[in-house]
Parts: sequence; structure tokens; C-alpha cells
Amino acid sequence: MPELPEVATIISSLKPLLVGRRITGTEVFLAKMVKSPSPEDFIREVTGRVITGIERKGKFLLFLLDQSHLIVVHLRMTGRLICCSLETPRDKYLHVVFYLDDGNELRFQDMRQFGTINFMPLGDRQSFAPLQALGPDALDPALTRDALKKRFNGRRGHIKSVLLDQAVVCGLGNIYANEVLWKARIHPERSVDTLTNNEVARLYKCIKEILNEAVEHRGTTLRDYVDSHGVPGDFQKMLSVHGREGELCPVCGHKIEKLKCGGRSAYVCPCCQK
DNA sequence: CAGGTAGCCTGTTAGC
DNA sequence: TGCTAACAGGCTACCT
Repeated sequence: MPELPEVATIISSLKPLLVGRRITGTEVFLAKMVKSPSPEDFIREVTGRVITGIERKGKFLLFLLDQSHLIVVHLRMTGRLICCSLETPRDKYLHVVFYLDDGNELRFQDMRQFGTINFMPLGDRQSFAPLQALGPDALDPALTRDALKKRFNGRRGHIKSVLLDQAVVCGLGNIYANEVLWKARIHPERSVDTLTNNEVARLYKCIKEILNEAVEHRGTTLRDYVDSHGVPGDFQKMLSVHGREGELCPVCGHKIEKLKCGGRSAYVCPCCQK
């Protein structure tokens, strides 16, 4: 579900509600959502700790706890983090709840049960494989145009698959990869090693522009995504090609086509994207 | 290494 | 209307 802009929006909406709060109790209703440690150990370790900060790496949420510990959450397709009062009716997809010292609670909900939660000492962050495997965050200022070009070096796959590979650059998912490639006028099936310097420069610029614009619009809600107050995003109305098969390209007026690329839907303007 | 597929789940939608 | 198949924003394991 959420890609970089949605995760960034969730975090910015959670921070004022969570930072400084102590977790006074924890309940796990669906054990498999907590990957490590065991649900019993998770409940014991997490309860009593204070949330001192929330960070993002790609699509991962990192909840910093006092005494140098960390909760790592990935929402995958349909995961939600909702902060609300105890009285708010509970969703049938509620799997984990954290009770807070201000009377509110943080809920982890996930219809498709693909999301993941891990707890670990801060020192294990570097060795935690899912985080270790990530390339630089797409909005990290350290990711310069040259750095992006270097990330592409030695690869020959379709550019769309490369953009979705979180080990190359993290944060882009299917929606924004489609939008970025359209804006950069690059066909998703172009092999990454055939891109000219000019095209990489366009790609770089469009990644930053699209993601920043989507953050400003508080993310894209096509179906499931909402922020931590339950409020949907706004960027879906800004989408140029994603989900718009048969509609007209906003730039040239040709019909947008849908094709399969790496098993995922790719939406392209056959006129603009070469 | 690249690229395809199945699998993890449930719900919605397109098509017959 | 009712049923079924395909599909949905992610990621991994496994195969060719």
C-alpha cells in the first residue's frame, strides 16, 4: 500500500501524537504480524518504554524507544497505523494495539496481513537484513544525480524493475515508478544500461519532484491508504498515467496503455515514452 | 545476473 | 443477479 510519500505522511501525523508518550500496555491479536521476538517477549519488552522519535527509511517506519531500542514496521500493501481514543470502534483487521499514557492508543491494522513488526536493540539495526539491504532513500539529499547514476552501474534490467528494487534506491513503489517514468519520458522496458546521461538526469529530477509533490499532497489514496488520523491522501487526482488506461496523456493526448513489466502493471504513454 | 512465477492474505471489480 | 477469475500500492523464495 504505502510508498515513500504515504509513509512520510503517516510519520508526520504520528509524531505529535506519539513522541514523548510511554507505552503502558501492548496486546497482540494476530501473532504472526510480530516477526521477532516472540509475541510474549515483544509485549514484555515494548511495554513501559517511551517513544522518543520516529524515523523513515524507504517504506519502513522506525519507532525509537528509550533505553536504545527500536520497533521496525513495514505496512506492505494494506497496513495502517491509527492513533485514536480507546472509545473509537475497533476495526476487524486490528492485529496489534499499543496503549499510551495519555489515554489514546496506537493501532496496527492490516486487511491482507502482509505487514511486519520487529523489535530489536538499536545496535541490531545495522545487521537487520531487511534494512541492511536497502539502497539510499529516494529523498535523501545525499542521493545526488551522480549517486543515482552509480546505483545503476552494472545493471541491465528494465528501468521500471530497477526503480522498484529497494536495494538500488528505496521508497518508490508501483504508482510513483509509473508516474516518474512518464514524467521523465522514459519507457519502463528500457534497459537501464541504455539510458543516456540526459535521461538519467531527467529521471533524477522527476523522482525528486514527483515524490516531493506527493508528500505535499499527503500521499495517494486509490483504495486503502489513510494517515494516522484515518484521513485519505490527495495526490490521486494528480496522477497522470497510473490507473488511467484508455484515458488521454495530459501532454500529447495519446491514449494511455497498460502493460505488464516485471509482473506489475505499467502505465505508459506510447507517444511520450521511448 | 535477469526475469518470470508463486506465495503470502482478503476484498473488489471485470467479465461471462 | 450470481458466479468466477483476475487483480490490487510489497516483498521474498525459487525456478529457468
